[in-house]
Amino acid sequence: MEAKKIFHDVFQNIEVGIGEVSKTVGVSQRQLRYWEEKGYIKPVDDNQSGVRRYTLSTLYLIIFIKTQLDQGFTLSAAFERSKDIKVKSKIVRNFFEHTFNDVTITDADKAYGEIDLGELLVQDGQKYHFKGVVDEHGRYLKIDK
DNA sequence: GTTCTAACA
DNA sequence: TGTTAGAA
Repeated sequence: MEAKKIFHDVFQNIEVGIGEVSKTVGVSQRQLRYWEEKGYIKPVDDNQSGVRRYTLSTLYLIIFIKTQLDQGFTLSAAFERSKDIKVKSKIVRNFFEHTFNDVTITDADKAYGEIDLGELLVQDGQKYHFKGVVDEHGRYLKIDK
């Protein structure tokens, strides 16, 4: 089986109970049930037990909402932001999966490097390489011949 | 001991 | 949202 699919299956099958989520994330069980009632989060539906279990992706959503709440946003605003982030993440992931060919490490300890974003063909027939650079100056774009 | 629903401070 | 009661 393809590694990507295995990861997806494993990721999707990891579940956590409401007690553990509550203790770990710092959100009360009451809140979790309320958020569910509001339609913001959804426990895995297959069990007949009536006991709530959350997938990892739901856990991440819960953590995101909690973080937004701590920063002063309302619950509904936090949820709207989560939808926004979800779409943006998907776009960014898609872009990078299909564009960067290689990452060159320039400093492993500081996590500095150059991301080759692909070739750029200009009118004069010259080929350039578009690079995303992360170093002591921050992050910026660079064009190499 | 944990989780659930419902109700009330 | 917190808390509590009574049941699973």
